[in-house]
Parts: sequence; C-alpha cells; structure tokens
Amino acid sequence: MREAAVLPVQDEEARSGGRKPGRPRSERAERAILDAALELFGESGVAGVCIEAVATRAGVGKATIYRRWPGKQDLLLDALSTLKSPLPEPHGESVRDDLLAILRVMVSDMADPVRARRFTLLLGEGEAHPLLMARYKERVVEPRRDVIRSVLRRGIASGELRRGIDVETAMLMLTGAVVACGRDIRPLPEDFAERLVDEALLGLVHRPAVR
Amino acid sequence: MREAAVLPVQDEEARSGGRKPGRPRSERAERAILDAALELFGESGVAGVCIEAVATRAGVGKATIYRRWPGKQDLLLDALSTLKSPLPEPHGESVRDDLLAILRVMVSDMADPVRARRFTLLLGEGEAHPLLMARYKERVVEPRRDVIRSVLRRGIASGELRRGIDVETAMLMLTGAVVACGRDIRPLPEDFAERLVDEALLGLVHRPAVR
Amino acid sequence: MREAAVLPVQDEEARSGGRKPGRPRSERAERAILDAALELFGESGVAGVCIEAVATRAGVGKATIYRRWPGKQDLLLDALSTLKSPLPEPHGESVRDDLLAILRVMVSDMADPVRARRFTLLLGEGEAHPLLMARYKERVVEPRRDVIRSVLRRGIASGELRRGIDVETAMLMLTGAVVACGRDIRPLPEDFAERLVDEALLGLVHRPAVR
Amino acid sequence: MREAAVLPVQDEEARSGGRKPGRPRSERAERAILDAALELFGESGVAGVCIEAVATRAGVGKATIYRRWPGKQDLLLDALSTLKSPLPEPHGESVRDDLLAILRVMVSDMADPVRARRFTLLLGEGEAHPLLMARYKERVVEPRRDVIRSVLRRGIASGELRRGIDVETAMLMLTGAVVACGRDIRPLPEDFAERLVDEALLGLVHRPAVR
DNA sequence: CAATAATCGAGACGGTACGTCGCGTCTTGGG
DNA sequence: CCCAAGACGCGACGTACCGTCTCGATTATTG
Repeated sequence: MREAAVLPVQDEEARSGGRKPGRPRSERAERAILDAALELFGESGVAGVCIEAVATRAGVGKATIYRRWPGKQDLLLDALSTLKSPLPEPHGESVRDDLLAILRVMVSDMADPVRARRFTLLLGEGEAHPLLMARYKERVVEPRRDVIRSVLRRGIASGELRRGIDVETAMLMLTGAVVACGRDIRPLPEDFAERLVDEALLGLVHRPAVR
Repeated sequence: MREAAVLPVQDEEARSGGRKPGRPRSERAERAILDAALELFGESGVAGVCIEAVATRAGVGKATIYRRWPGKQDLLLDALSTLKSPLPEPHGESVRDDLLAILRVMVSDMADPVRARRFTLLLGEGEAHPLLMARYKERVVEPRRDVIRSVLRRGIASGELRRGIDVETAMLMLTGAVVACGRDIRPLPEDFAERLVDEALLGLVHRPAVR
Repeated sequence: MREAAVLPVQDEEARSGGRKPGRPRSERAERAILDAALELFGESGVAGVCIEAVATRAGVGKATIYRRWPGKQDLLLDALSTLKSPLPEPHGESVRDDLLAILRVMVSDMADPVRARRFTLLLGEGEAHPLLMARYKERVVEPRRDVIRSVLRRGIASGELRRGIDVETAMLMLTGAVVACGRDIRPLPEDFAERLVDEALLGLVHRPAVR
Repeated sequence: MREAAVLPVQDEEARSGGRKPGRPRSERAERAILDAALELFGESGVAGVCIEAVATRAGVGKATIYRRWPGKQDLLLDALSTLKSPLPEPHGESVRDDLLAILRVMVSDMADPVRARRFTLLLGEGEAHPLLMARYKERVVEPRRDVIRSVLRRGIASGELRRGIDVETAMLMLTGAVVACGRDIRPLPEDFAERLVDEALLGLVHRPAVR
C-alpha cells in the first residue's frame, strides 16, 4: 500500500495549489514497477516477485521501489489491487434479492484468481502488519458486512425474517462460507451465491418451507 | 514428510528383529526439532521457520534436519500435525448434538490465541507455500469437514434434516463462520457454537419452528 | 576547482561594471559548503565527505555543490586550501633562521591535533584519490618545499653551506622528519624545529663544528 | 588482517591436537580470494577492489570473504602483504655501512610499488583503525627504528659520531626522508640511501670534511 | 515594470556496492 | 551410520551515496 495512501487527503496535490517540494515522483516509473510486478507474479507466483527482479525488469533503481513501498508484500498488494468492486445498493424489494446481490459480488471477487490471491495474501500478512489489515478491513470488509447486516435487520423489521435471528452470526455464516469456498474450491460453482442464500434462508431442519 | 515414511514399514524395523546398521536416529533430536519449529511458527509464522533458526534453537545440526525432512514445508507439516485437537466421534443421537460437538472443538481451537494465530498465519501464507497448504488441508481440514458432511448426510437419511440440503454449502457455512469469527472477534463468544448451529438449523425466514 | 576559475578574469566582473544576468551565486551557500566539508573531513576523513552529507549539513541542495565543483575531490581541495598556514618569507639573514622559520610553521601545523589529523587522513587516502593528492601537493606541499629549496640554494651560493649538498635529499630529510614526528609523537616537542635544524646543519660525524 | 591473526596463538591448530569443530575453511577459496583481489588491484587500483567483484572473480560467495575479513581494507592489507623484508643485522664495522644496510632495505621496500602502496594504505587507515596501526608499528616500524637507534648509539659510544647527537631526531630525519621520498618520487633514485646517509653524516654547513 | 535568466532548496531518478541473512549442500572429528 | 558444528556457493535483502534531473520559488539584470 502506498505510503501516501495513509494520509487522509483524497487529492494529494490539489489542496490550495500546494505541492511537495522537490522533483515529483515519476508516474512512468510507478506504472513500470507495477506492470513488472504483475508480470513476474503471473510468471512465477509470489516467490518470483523479488524486488531486484522487479527493478531490473522495470528499468528502475531499487531505491525507486523502496521509496514508494516499504516491502515486497505492500508492492504486491498494490499491484494486485484492482479497484474493489462497487457495492450494490440493496433495492429493498426482498431480502433474498438483496442478499444475492451483495453475495454475488463477493463470490465473483473470490472467483477471480487474481483478486482471490490478493485477498489471501493480505490475510496472511494480517498478523505481521496489523495496521495494514485494519485499514483493509475498514475500507473493504466492513462496508460489505454492513450491507448484509442492514439487509438482515430490515428483513426482521419488515417481518420477512423471524425475530430471533442473531444478525452477527448469520452474517458470519454467509461471508465465511464465501471465503472458505473461495479458498478451497477452484473454480467456484457459478451458482454458489444462490445456493448459499437459499440454504441460509431455509435452514437445515426438515419442515415445510413457509414462503 | 519423513523420507522413511515412503519406505515399506517392514524395511524399517520388522526384519526379524534386525536393525539398520550404524547409530540409530536420536528421538531427542526429533522432538527438539519439532518443538523448535512450532515455537518459531507461533512467533513469526512460516517466514520465521528458517531451518537455521530451528537447528539453533533445537541445538541440532542442520544436516540432522535435512536427513529427516526434505524441506521446510515438510517439517512444518509434521510439526503442525501434532497440534490438531482430536476429533470427537459423533454419537448419532441427534444432528444438533453431533454438530455442536465438532463445532465446539473448532471454536475452542480458534479461541486459543496461540492456535488461532498459527492457523491464521498458515492460511495467509498458503499462497506462498501451496504444497504445505495442500497437505495441511488433506491432513487437518478435510477430516473435520468429513465429520460434518457425514453428520449432515446421516441427518438427511434419518429424516431429521430436510432432503434438499446442499451438504457442501451447508458445511462451508458452518466452518466458514467459525474461521471468520475467529479471525475477527476476540475473544470469541463462549456460546458461538450453539448460536451457529441453531441459526443454521432454523434458517432465517420467518415461520414456526418445526422441532 | 571552481569552474569559473578557468574563465579569464575579465569575463567575470570587469566588463565595464556589467554582471552576468540571473541570480548571482550565494556566498553564504559557498561558505557553508566549505565549512561543512571541512567539518566532515575532520570527523571521518575523505570517506566521510559525501556530497549528500555536505549538502545536508550545509543546508544546501546537492546541485548547488555540483554547480561549483565537479566532484568530491575538487571540493575537498578547495576546502583544504583554506587551511594552509601562510608561508613566512625568508629574510635571508642566515640559513639557520630561515630554515627555522619555515620548519616552525610546519611543526606547529603538525602540533595542532586537528590539522595533523587532517593531514594524516589526507596522506593515507592519497592512494585512493590520486588527483586530490596531486593537487594538494601542487598547492600546499610544493610551495613549502620550494621555500626550503631556495633557502638551501641561497646558502650554497652565499658560501654559508658547503657546495656538495644534495638539495633535494636535504629537503626531504627536513620535511620528512617533521611528518614522521607529527605522526608518531604526541605531543610534539616544542623545540623540535630547532633540534631538527641543528642536527641537519651539523651532521652526525664527530668533528669540531666550524661555525 | 585476518581475525585469527589477532589471537596470540602462533600455530592456530597444533595446540594439543585440538581443532575447531565443523568444516574447516577452504584453503582453495582463500587463495582464490587473495589472487582475485590482487588481480583487481593491479587492474584498477584500490577503487577496483569491490567485494562483489572479488567474489565473482574468485568464484566464491561474498559471505566466504566476510567470514575471513571484516572489510575491504583488511582484505587488501592481507592481499598486499608480502612478508616484510628481513632486517639486516648491523655488522658494526662502520656507522655508515650499518645505516646504509638498513636504509637500503627501507628504500627498496618503498621502491616496490606494491609494498609502497600497501604502506600508504595502511597509514591512511591508521586513523580509522588505531589497533591495526598499533600492531603494524609494533611489528614492522619500531624494529627498524630500533636498528637505527642502536647504530647511532653505538657510533656515539665508539667515538665515530659526535657526542651531542639527538638520536631520536636524527632517526626521524633518516626514516622520514625515506617515507617522504617514497611517497613523492617515482621511481625512487637508486642511490637514495647513499645520498641520504652521506647528507646526514656530513651536515649542511660549509667546512672541510673530517673523515 | 515586466520579462528574462540563473540560482536556490528539495528531492526523485537509474545505478553500484555494501554488508547481512537464509538457503540447501558438503565436510570435518567424534560417538 | 548418526551427531554437532560450521564452511561452502548462491542469491535476495534493504541501505547508502553516487552524479544527474526536475520541480516551484527567489533574486538580480535587462528591455
């Protein structure tokens, strides 16, 4: 993750025309580095992405990389970062549709091998770089969970869902299943979101479905 | 994976009381190596388990390690295998009880910060060490999943669970929720296994519970 | 060596009061750079004088240094040139007095620990920086030797010294002794210049002194 | 200078048959490193001797070099170390002959460019590595000075030299001249030792030579 | 007064060498 | 045949400076 990204400034340069002194960082170099990192990642996986190789292939000094990213993992994270898929706004017509919408986004994120790899990588670094992890959760994980929580709460309020639901546990079941499935089963079943939502809505016990 | 393990068993010791010539391998060394590997893994993850560090901490020569395991991953796998909690044998009295039994074991594994940390580290570094990950799944993860699968199947067969259940998806919901919870919520709620099983059994939709 | 120094003098300022257009170079910056270079040299020798460190300590951009001196050696040479004690003009009354005058200056240079350290550092690193060494000799060492040479030659011409003297060898004996003494014996004997001159004048062999 | 050389053990291995555990250091590697260093030194001087280049040319890992020498200078010192020329035993027949004998050795040491370079290098490092310098003085410099001192004292005692001689100053004149000359004048005059001794013996003042 | 032009500080650029660390292998003497 | 110790060649690590460059800002002279 770029250092600059830590600052709460959405537009780094446009603040009252001010700019940092000194020669500005080269966008060409930045693109070349990220491209080289992605190429190497595609060729030989995480292990193949060594800073020296990235620098050589990008035609860049090592310092130019370390100026931007503190280490290999952070570079990889940025390189693998395609922008997070936009969250669907729940329409509110039915709980099932709303859950499906958000879970489909999550499933398709996990289905993309690059995104999945990035996610897994991030998880692994979570222990070593708690701040990184915290930011990732705050920006990516929790917004999605919030959508699910609000859909469930709305469903309870509207009477569509039963009153006794433990919202947090239910949410963890849904998101946890996506992550667990994405980690293990390649390729992901296309209809996994549907199966998941239906299973969760119906429960396991044997009785006539009410709706 | 020990090299010896690929040889037929009788070649090792059962040759009519005969033994291989030369000095036998030291069990002390073996235990010391495994313990050192676990300690280091707990402290700094896969990356922290360098053979040199293991050898130093175990008070052992590096060759003594390589004589037994071909590489870091194989050593780690053996080391981590000693950790898995014993699986409860499902009694078969009720699906709920059987699920609770296995999920309680998993929750309590995740509740132990040391074990949880080890698990998270392993998960995260799975991408970087795919072989290690694969073997860990084969030895630790899948046996647990198999217990859940069989409980669910038995429940369907006995009529206790409804027929249409997607066993795989249901299993992923249960185990995924435990992992997701263990990763995020510290300390884990004591009754998480109960809440999870009940939520899963009942489903979310509003209708009178049948059992 | 300053670039400007290669230009004819009148091009710089004497053009009927005219000046070069643009912002003139800051004398403050120049002094700060030279001072910083000297400080760093005194602290850690030639190796310690890195342009980056000089720039930082002088509060100056690196380009401001490179605009004036083509490299480290040239900067150092200019910096060290500001240090040489002024040479005494030989009065010509007696060879002994003239030699004493110049040797006293050299001895007192070596007696000052800071100057001596600088000199020793410079000598030692001469091999690694031959250009710097050559220029230092040309600017600092040789002028002093020339004084001694001319004193000796004048002494021979006036009949004060014997005709057969090997001027070069005699000069090396005198200056070499000062350097050797300055390197080894701390603090220097106060009367070392006198002892040296007398010993050299008298020679070692046993016979009645003539003068 | 090799680390081992600091220890006061003259024979590193032969003490009571004991030997350090582990694989012994390869003499092949050591020779290859020293040869490579000398080659590079001959090709491009001190600046050309970078550890990476030495390692590559010697077909050796960098660590193998750093295991033996703490840094570039120390490696160079060892590489350039031809054994110090043996000191001539003064015959005692005449002061002039005895001085000539020892000074000729010193002059020929300085005349050899490799030895001279090594000496100059060492001097330069003296400030940075005082212990190294001290050992060098103790082992090489002082023994030579002692020879000169004793020759001078014997000359005074025998009446060959005048009584008032300042032995230390005279010694510094002789040795200092050799060093100063060796540093500046390449190639050294072949008869420099003779000229030096004669000049010192006769002195500078004009009077009939006594002997 | 405005335009021009050189210098200022700051700092990024592509490089090179540094000294360290861990890898997996090899080589000792001794149990 | 195993053990501990530790050296081996290798290669990536992250750092420090090199000498060059590119910024916006500053400061004189010139038109």
